[in-house]
Amino acid sequence: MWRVNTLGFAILGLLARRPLSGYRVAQLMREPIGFFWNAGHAQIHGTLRKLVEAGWAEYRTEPGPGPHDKKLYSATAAGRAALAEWAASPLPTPQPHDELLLRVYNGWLADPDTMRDMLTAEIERREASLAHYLAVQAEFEADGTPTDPRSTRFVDYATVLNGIGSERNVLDWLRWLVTKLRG
Amino acid sequence: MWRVNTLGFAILGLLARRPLSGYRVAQLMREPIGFFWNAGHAQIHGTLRKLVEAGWAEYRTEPGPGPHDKKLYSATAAGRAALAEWAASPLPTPQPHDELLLRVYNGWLADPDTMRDMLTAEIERREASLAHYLAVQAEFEADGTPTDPRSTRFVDYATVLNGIGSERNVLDWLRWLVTKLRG
DNA sequence: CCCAGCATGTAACCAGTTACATGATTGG
DNA sequence: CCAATCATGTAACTGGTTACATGCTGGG
Repeated sequence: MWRVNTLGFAILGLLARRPLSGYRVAQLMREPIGFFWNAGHAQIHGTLRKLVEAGWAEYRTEPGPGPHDKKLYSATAAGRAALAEWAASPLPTPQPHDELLLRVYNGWLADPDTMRDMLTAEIERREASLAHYLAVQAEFEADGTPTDPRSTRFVDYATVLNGIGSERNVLDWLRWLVTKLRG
Repeated sequence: MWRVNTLGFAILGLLARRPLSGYRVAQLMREPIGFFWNAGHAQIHGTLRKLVEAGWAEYRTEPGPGPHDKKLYSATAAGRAALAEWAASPLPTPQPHDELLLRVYNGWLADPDTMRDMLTAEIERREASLAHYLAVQAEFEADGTPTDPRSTRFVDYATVLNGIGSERNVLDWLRWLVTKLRG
């Protein structure tokens, strides 16, 4: 039988909240959880099929639109139990792939002006992303700061706070770097 | 001809500093640059072969030990030029894969005590990593804080500062999360 | 004598990306 | 009428991991 991988759990985590079509899963993989996990629709459809085979998800068919039937997936009780266990199990040692740091590591060879332009563009990208997270945080807090760690509201809020912290942190570092590049 | 991928540039970045065997490249992919890029030896040997085919690296053969000759790789002038250009070129939008955040996102389903244990273990791992970065930083600053952005010392120092900042940032967040889980 | 470190390579597999293929509905 | 959105799927490929395979040297 198939060994469920991290993407399987990422998808199952969405299905555990509400039933979704594969198309909607792909959308959510861009917008809310895409900030920390990410996949294309081709990979998602295959993984959904495997989740059903494993008995962790099920679907009911609805007609159209288009040449294929729409499939509304949801997590089974077994799927939820497996997800709950996985969420709290020990983390494997991460295998980082940070292209920004790799660029900086090799930046001693590059033209400082071009390098500074690249970093400035990155600062702008991340400022926009920070502004977005701050808006989401404000929305949460307007409805009362979440406190119950067993609610989806709380974990959503926690991931937003993480985003705010890490964007602020890289922004500080990038701004420091840019000043060093200006001689 | 082969389109050089990010791993190719990661390896080339090591070869641009000093000639290395494939084995040594694999070692460095664990210890210093493994903190932001990472690959196994099987992938490295194949990529080295492709870099040579592309004219961006070359090697001279030295005997043994073992059944194969040792190959000492170094970056060619063309390789260095390509690397310098790549380092300052615009970054593609990153596709994050952060398993810690995925665990937290699904943590509302899990037992808070088990969840807290997992996060505590993560705090310990990252405290050790932070202590290591701080020791490296102290060593750098003992020899005089690097300032020239066109030196390898400066870029090495910059990546260490990034490590310190991001570890401190997640540690703050993890400690906040753990207190919320203690209700 | 055994183990750790040095050293390179292949094969099979799993994960992820890109391109191709199809087609209804809704709003401008 | 056209474009965007909803909707699912396959095929070919590239990237990355795990397991297998070999064998020397030096230290305990």
